[in-house]
Amino acid sequence: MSERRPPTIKTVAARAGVGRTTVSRVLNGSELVSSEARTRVLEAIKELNYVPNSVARGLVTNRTEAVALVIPESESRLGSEPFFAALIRGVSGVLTETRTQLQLVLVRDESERDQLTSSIAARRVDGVLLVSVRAQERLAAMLEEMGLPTVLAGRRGEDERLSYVTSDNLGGATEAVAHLLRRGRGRVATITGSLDMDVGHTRLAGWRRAHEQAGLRADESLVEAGDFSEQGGRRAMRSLLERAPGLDAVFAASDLMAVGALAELRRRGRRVPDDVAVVGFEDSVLARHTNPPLSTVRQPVEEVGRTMARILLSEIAEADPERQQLTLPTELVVRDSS
Amino acid sequence: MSERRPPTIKTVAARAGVGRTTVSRVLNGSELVSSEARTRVLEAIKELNYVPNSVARGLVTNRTEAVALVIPESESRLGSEPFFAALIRGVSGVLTETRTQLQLVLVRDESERDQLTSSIAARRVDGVLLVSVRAQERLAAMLEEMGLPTVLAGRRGEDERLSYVTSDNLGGATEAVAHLLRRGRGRVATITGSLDMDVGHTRLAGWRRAHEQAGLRADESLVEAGDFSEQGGRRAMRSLLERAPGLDAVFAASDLMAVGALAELRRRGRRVPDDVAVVGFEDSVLARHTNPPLSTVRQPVEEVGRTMARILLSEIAEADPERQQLTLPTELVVRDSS
DNA sequence: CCGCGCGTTGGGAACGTTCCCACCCGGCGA
DNA sequence: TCGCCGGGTGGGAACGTTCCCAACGCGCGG
Repeated sequence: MSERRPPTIKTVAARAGVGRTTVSRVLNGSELVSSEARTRVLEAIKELNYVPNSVARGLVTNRTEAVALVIPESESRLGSEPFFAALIRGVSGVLTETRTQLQLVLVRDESERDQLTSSIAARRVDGVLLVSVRAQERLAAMLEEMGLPTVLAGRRGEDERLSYVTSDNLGGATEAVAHLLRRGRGRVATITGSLDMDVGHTRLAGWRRAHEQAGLRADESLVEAGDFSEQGGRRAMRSLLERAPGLDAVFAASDLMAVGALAELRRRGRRVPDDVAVVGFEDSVLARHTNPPLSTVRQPVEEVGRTMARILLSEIAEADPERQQLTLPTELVVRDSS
Repeated sequence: MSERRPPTIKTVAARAGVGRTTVSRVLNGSELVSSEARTRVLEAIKELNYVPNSVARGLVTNRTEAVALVIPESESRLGSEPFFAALIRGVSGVLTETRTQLQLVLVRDESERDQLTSSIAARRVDGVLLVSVRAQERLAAMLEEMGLPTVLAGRRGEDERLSYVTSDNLGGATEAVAHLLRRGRGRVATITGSLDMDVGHTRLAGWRRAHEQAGLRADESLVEAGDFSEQGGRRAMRSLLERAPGLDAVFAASDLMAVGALAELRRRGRRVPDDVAVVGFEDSVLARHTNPPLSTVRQPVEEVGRTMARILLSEIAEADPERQQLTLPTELVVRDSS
């Protein structure tokens, strides 16, 4: 049994007694082929177990039928994995419907980012999904310049020009803080995310806006910068407690930071929610399993992924697509920590 | 500014005043080119910002420089996401070193599996990584038959013929149960994983072996089948408590099931670890955040991913590779639940 | 009865690369 | 001086597909 080469379109054509072109037409669903020829071709395809070589096809169509999902690994390492898992699930679901491949790219550092650049230039993908971009993301700028279809999860800033999908960070944060204020908490602190990311910024803006809407003056000394990590949450909680021992609630811009905050509060003997109420953001699996279970803002992560994929596909399909920028609603989930 | 086509090897050749072949030789690091020609070519490449079209290259080399990582979504939905995240991280790390692309494939059901089949037949990838295979996994059988390089995470059974990497499920489970027995627990129950998967089977075997090694007879009525899910763990715990109210320890074949078991124990007013000790398997993020923190068996998941990738790459590179089957060591992590 | 048009068909060229092979040229040994 | 050898080079073919265009046959109207 020697190494058999897989059948090509020529083999099929010969078998069906037609020309290459006719087979190609059948494959691509053209109308211009007699039903007789069509059935003969389909038979031959089945008999030979023929599958068109997508690489060869890609060469002439200049399409790869693949998109890249780029995730900075620094983020995924921070343990917000459930976020990425849900996002991937959403993206993947939509892509498989259209038989588009998903190329997953974890970038660890600058050198890998450059490599990605050349991989994109090598026409390996038809479009790019970019996650958790910082304000000055070189890659996004480059994609924009190249004119390669691109959709961001989140935006670089308020004046974003690329297409993006984000959850309602402003609304969600506002609701969370308003909820704390409504429950009679008078000194609501906040632990922010990285402030060089729009999410970080916007959730902080929500904290401010909730105060404003309640007719209160937000006390800026109750703001402590975090970095979305558990460790960062713990550290931030510590300095908040030192600086403002009288605080009676904390809004953390991520569940993970809330977990860190909970740990620190417990260490200091503050009871949650009796002494200090805590609300997170994301509704990751973690939130259900903390002690006490964490109140948090649920993001429609999977839906964000689905939407991103749909937008990207349409940008790839259309000649001159217009940018789409969507904000999906969040939902406050009240558990026992507030 | 009209739509500019990217430069091809011909453009570069013309610019450098050499033939296509010489450029190709420089690109592929051939020795047979004068240093003078080489520098001229490299200059031209830089000036034109040329990147070889990988699709065209793939057509003639019959290589795509990409591998697929196939994950059954039913599993990932079960919340063992951290597992997949770590695995992906490991795989990705090794792949980027060799500039190999990672194609992520989430299969939800049989139809998507068939689609995957044809995508593989369409020569889109050079090899496949397959995660959490059931005993009779059609896909694995198909890959084996096609002769496409394949590496499994875990094995289908003890007589696996494909290459695989797995963590030491037998050793880890044995150690966990031995630890419980050593602490004087006399009636150690176990909640198994899905028994149509080798992991499920083998961890149960570890439970038996620990008893054996301690010179005890394992009481088979203390075995309850689970399915790796939290819900399954809860249900299993319930029937165990009804059937054997005197049990004083539980070894769950996954952290998630352990979490379910903890919830059920709490509901019934059993104290952990005072009344009943609990040990899980996996050391996911969850384990650190349960109440009380969960003792568990740590798997070197990221290392499993790295190893899988390395084996796959070598199988792709070599003409007639021999199968590699590796078992990586686990480690018992004792926290407060035991 | 001829020509036109339309539905159908298939061959040639092109996509951008690699590989095979033939060629060129200079040096060196006979 | 001639032939041979070997390093360096480049053109042609091939990879498997799609698209363009020419051609075919048939029916129908003039």
